Amino acid sequence: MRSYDDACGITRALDIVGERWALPVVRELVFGPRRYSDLAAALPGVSTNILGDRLKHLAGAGVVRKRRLSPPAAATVYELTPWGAALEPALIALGAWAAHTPVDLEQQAFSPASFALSLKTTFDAAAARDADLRVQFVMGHDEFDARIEDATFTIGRIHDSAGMFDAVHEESSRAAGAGPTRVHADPKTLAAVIYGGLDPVAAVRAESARIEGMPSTVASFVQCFTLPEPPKEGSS
Amino acid sequence: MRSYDDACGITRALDIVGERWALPVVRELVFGPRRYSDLAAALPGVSTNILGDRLKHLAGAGVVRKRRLSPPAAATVYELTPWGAALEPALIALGAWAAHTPVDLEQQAFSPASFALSLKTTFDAAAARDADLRVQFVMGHDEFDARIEDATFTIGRIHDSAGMFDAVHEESSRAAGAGPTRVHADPKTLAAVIYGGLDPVAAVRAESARIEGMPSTVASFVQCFTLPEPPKEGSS
DNA sequence: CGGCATCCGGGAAGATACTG
DNA sequence: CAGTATCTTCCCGGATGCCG
Repeated sequence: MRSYDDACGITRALDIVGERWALPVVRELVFGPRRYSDLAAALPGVSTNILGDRLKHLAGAGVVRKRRLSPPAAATVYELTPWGAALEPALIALGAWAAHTPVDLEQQAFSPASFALSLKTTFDAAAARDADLRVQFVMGHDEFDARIEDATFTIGRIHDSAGMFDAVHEESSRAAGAGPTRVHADPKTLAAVIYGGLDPVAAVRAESARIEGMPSTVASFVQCFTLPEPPKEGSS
Repeated sequence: MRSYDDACGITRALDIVGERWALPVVRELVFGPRRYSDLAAALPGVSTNILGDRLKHLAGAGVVRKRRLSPPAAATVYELTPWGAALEPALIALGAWAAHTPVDLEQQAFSPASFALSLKTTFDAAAARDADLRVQFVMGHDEFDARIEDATFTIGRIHDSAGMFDAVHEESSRAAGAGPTRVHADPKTLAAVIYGGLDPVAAVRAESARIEGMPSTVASFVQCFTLPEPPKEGSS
């Protein structure tokens, strides 16, 4: 294993998570355990051997942990250890730094976890000062619950294993007008709505999104996220 | 140039600074411009072609800028652009994350910039609540000025080009008892003092350090920096 | 089908030597 | 001092195959 052999904290961090695909894998695990095939699907560029290598190395370093779920759902999942989860501020900082670099949503990948993390990096507490909102995002099989409250933002994955009861429960709640507003769309469409100024109602008309609940809630939600200013090229 | 082809901010950041040695180079530039040979000396593990490649790529990406100094000091230096300087929070976050990983000061490199950055990541505002201190660190030709004031910490490189006047000025000030306390030692010794509990006075006796000014100031300074707790291996 | 291990080509990283 | 050129090594990436 190649090391920087440097006592600096940054290089020691890079010795562990500096290999190619290591941090993208961590990104996919930030919101909870994922199966091998989930990771492969969310990271279409990584080949299977590299994914296996990274998971093995990260597990050996104590960043990631492999866990076998109990019998009913006999799957093996990977999850962050507490120390691995502590990488989130570094991920946020890196994401915020690159916020203004060019994006090609047509050709590039964009996973649900990437979208959820991007909300964390672009949340504008000032713009959300008086907001009290709850929106759920449904991206294929990935569901996230986002809340804006007291000028703070939280988002988490909705646990869908054995979720039949929940689904029925939520469905009936919404029918009664009590459930959260839910937006069904793929991550790229959601990014276009939040960051590209795409009108959510227009996205619904184009059938690239579906909204259960109040579109006005979605519109208010969008206002709470702003991309940072690109740096002007003055002197250092 | 190899890309993750992912619209996520993290992967876009890694497309730019994810290559090997890119972030260590940025680390060395955080406190101001450095010459090619300065970088090579501070990063003993990097070979000259890689260093050249990285500087070229980082310059092309707008992270780093190459500048030729005016005639008297006819040197070419590399410096961070404003956008490159904005990487500092990410560096701090990474360094903080790796703070508890094992270190071998005997065999590993440790540059003056690494030491200065480590102070930024381990500053304990609570411990420094009532402190008002100024200490200068002299590590070979690298000099840093550190201040603790109003529970905030600042550190910067002391510009030594054409610094003869300053040197004389500061020397006479200290003779009058007005100059800041200065600690002469190499970065590893300073790390042992700050993080390893090495008594500064003992270091002076062992002739691995020299203190101009008040040793008690150094002792107070040390108290303002603490390593974070290692994470306990509980559940995620 | 999920979870890898294996094989191999291309390309980045590393060491060294050399030049303006 | 500030790099470039060359060569070697090893990691990455893609395809394929194995195995529960």
